[in-house]
Amino acid sequence: MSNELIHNFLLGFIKLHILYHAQKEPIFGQEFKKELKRHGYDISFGTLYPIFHKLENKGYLKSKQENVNGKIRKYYFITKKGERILKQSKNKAKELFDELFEK
Amino acid sequence: MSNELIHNFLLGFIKLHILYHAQKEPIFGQEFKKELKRHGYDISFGTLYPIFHKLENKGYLKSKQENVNGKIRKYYFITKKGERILKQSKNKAKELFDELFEK
DNA sequence: TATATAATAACGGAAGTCGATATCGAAAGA
DNA sequence: TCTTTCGATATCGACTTCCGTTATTATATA
Repeated sequence: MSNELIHNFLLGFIKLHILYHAQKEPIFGQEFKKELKRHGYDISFGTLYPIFHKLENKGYLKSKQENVNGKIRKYYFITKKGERILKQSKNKAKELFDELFEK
Repeated sequence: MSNELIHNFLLGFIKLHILYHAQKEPIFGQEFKKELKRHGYDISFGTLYPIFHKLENKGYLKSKQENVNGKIRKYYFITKKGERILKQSKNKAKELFDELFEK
């Protein structure tokens, strides 16, 4: 669906996107993947889960298992450290990105 | 210098960034790398040159060798096809990106 | 206990990344 | 005209990332 440049962009951008969503509300794999797909972006579980794990290892996310309708879900929440790095990264990324639109 | 999230972002973003600059004026490897570094972003030649080649193979860039002060430089120019993909990609990327700032 | 389901986790080949090194082509000097 | 130098591009091997696919886990229901 998307072109290769956009897919590349998404892959680099995905960690910020995940932290952003985890800041708004707890997220979990299946739903997050679906949400991306609704917007036309497809990313595999083989890519997505290792990214969750890495963000958790770095201390940017924290997870909590929950039983939802008899199914186990692993919800991810953002941490204070995650909020800091997100804020800092957003601004740096914005500098680069805005150049494209010559703001 | 930059954190890992930003470096990831840059790697996904770099192709758009290259096309954007090549649209404004001809670019070449050494100078482009230096320009990034001035802004605090570091990327190796082993990454950069293959990206130029790939963008040229796809027909988004065209190159022309020039002798500048007795040294050979390979200048890259954007093509019509490159302009099209850049325009299209910019807008898609903007959708994703703006969400971070809730515009 | 068997089956279905929704979710996470792991595997392995392909592609990307990087630091380091090699190569290239023109000019300058002997 | 050989060789050195310099700015630049190209390539290499080790490592890491990406992703389609398959495996695993846990629970509900029959």
